[in-house]
Amino acid sequence: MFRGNHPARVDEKGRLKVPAEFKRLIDERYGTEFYITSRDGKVAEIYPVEEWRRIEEKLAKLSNFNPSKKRFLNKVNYYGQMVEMDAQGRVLMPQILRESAAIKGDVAVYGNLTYLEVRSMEVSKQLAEEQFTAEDEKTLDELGI
Amino acid sequence: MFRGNHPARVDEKGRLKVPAEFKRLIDERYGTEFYITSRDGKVAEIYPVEEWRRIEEKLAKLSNFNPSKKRFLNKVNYYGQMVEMDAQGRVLMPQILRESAAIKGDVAVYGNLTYLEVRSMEVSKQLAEEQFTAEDEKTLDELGI
DNA sequence: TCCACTTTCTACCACTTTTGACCACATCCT
DNA sequence: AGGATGTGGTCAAAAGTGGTAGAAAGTGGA
Repeated sequence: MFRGNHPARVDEKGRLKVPAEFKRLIDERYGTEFYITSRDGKVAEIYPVEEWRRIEEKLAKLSNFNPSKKRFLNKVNYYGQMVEMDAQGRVLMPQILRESAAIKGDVAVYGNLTYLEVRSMEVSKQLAEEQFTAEDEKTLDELGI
Repeated sequence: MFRGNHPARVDEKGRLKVPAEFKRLIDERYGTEFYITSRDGKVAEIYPVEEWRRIEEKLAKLSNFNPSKKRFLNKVNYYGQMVEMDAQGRVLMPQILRESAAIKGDVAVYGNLTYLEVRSMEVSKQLAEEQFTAEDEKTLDELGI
């Protein structure tokens, strides 16, 4: 399971070095193929193909006429691309995502259990600074967290 | 169960020596892997992975679109990092937390039953000086504490 | 339609920097 | 005095970076 936040850099060529902490798990559990996409254009998501397939299987349960499925695919296919990780542990971030999510230079790579997220430093910090509402505290309290 | 408050030091390299009192329990009950994070950026929390997983399981009950869950994960993932304890009982505190929670030099390590907390001396003192509210007294009273 | 040329990609090599595992010593406490 | 605890420092291995050469893709002209 991927956890936590590790800094990384995207070089001139748009290659993201996957932090060693995450690379270790990838080497032992997954291959070198990834599907990189986004559901909002602000944050890039990197899925080991195996994990993305699970999502596809769930989607397959919905009709092709289902408007929610259509809209989801419209977004995800817009940003999405298959990529190969090289021997040094780098993946080429899709051009379109580098622009829309401002993925360049220093970035934060988040472990979201089954997949990775890439956020620009600004977005990362900004989202972390949002304060909990009374509602949030109630919800989390009820769960016993 | 971890209890009480033991002083410790964080060295130049950012390594925290886990007080022997807590180390003993860790050796007999847990492994060497920890998830270090924070829910407010002011106080570091050190969870044996096993304990952190319990929290993840509770969170799994909420939808991924739940705003409270999102805010919680944005914070917790922002500060979080997996770490290994070395043979001398030291863990490397995540850079981002050392800065935001002023974790360096002398610190206080609190045992919070299932996990440890690390506070700068100032924060430690400050939080202990806060007065109980009427609301607090009511809650505790109802529990019979 | 096919070939020649140009441009872009990508796989991989070689080097630099950082990390963390481990050794050895210092200090405390009984 | 001797075990347990805490501290500092080292150095080899791991992580990270930049660059290049050969392959593939793209382009245009005959």
